[in-house]
Amino acid sequence: MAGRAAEPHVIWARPERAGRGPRPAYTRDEIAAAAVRIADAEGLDAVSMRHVAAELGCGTMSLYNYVPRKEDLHELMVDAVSGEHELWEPSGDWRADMLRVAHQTRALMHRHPWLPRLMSPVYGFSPNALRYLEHCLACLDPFEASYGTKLELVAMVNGVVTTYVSNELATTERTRSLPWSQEQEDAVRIAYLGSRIASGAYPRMAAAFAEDSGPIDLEAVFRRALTRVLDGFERTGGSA
Amino acid sequence: MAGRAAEPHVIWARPERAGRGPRPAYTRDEIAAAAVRIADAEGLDAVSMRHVAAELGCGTMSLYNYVPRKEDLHELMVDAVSGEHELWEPSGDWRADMLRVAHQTRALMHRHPWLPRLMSPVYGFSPNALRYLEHCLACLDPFEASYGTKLELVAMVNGVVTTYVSNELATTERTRSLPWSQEQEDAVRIAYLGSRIASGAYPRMAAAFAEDSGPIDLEAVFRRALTRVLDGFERTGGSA
DNA sequence: TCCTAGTTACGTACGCCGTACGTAGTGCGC
DNA sequence: GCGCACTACGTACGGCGTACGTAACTAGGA
Repeated sequence: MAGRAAEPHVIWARPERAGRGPRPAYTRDEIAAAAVRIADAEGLDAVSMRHVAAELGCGTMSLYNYVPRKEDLHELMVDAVSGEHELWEPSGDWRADMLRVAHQTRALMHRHPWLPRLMSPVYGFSPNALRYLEHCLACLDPFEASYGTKLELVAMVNGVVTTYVSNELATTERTRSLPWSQEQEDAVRIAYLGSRIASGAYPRMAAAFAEDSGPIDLEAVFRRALTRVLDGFERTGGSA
Repeated sequence: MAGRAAEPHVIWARPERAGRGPRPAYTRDEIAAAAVRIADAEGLDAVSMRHVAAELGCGTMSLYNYVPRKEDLHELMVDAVSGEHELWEPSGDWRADMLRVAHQTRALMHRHPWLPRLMSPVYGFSPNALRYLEHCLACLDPFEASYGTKLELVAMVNGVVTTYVSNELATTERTRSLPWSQEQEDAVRIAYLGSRIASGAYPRMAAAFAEDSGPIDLEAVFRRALTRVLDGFERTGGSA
């Protein structure tokens, strides 16, 4: 029996091929791709060991030869889609590069709506995450600051992207596990909110809703948030 | 059978007492408190319908008279701890007030480490969330900007707090579901990271780790992040 | 005042889940 | 060519959310 579990491990430190027995039928990439396919199509909750095994065409328990725990499967998934990041030659304008990074990550998360839920610093050192991080640091070469500050900047940008995309996707993704439609859900919640606001107990909320500047442009909100964050770093500059 | 499920609803729009039958044995507050107690002590994953019912001292299915779906239980939990926010008379200095709000929320999340995982804009309109939001807007009265911008500011501050506390708690909370200790987990991951960096493939990461400015002060990192975000808003000011 | 309809309480059961364990077959390193 | 570490995978256990059915109860309308 291999490192079936029960003792600490990182999936990346496990060799894919163990030399001794019959050659494994699947690669880690194939397994990750199968899981990603399911998550994209049916949501993260549909990614069960049984389901992924079926997608691969093998018995459920065979999966455990490749992935000691379900969490490791999640780690494979995050790394797999992290590989979709396009890395370019830094332009010399770190602000522009960081904006480009952020927009790319946002697009990635829209392509894989389950990704925000799996975002964790714990997964931040997978192979593709390291490539991505190194690329961000390269983009920040022109930014005069310590590496500590640069890492804080990268963390902040990633955090803002994750937060905003989570919010953008919240109702849609939530509806997946509900027996009614998103429109119904939204309608009910907005009706309740309206009734609370009409109670007069929240005058500023009422004023905010009275402003009513038409439909919200989520991408514009996102862009403004990013701009402000980068402004905050530019002001502090290399200090701290 | 009551609105047992199957059609859209908001838990807050359901009357607690339905007039007709025997008087309910528990209040919503009692149920939320029981769930919160379990989550605090054993983690969010331990909050199952069976477990909460047992904590209350009733049969599992009786819970469904109060809470049509498990998700509604989560909503009750978030609202319950949101009630722990201390609201004060705005000081007139919106930056100071927002910092205070942020530090208080951070403390709240440290007290209830499962909270970041349940943070969702969908839950943002529960009774206590509305009180909190109204208070934030009151603190922002001296901030010259549209309510749209103010709401963006509140969202940003909340987002940053959630992100940073999530990161602070990540390894600790993760260990809860693992059969080994956090120290072992950390050691294994750091060893792997070290080996990757030693490979020379990530020169800037290597340089970043070489800086090694001693143990990280998480609270200081948090404070810096907040300061930068507020700076970003102060610069833009009322524009946009 | 009594009837009844809608409520509460809750046991049982179904179909999922992660995964421990045991067994059989396979092919590399010695 | 032998043995052993590996792969493959069926079975089974304990837990989950929750649909459904039944019995007890009580407030409203007659």
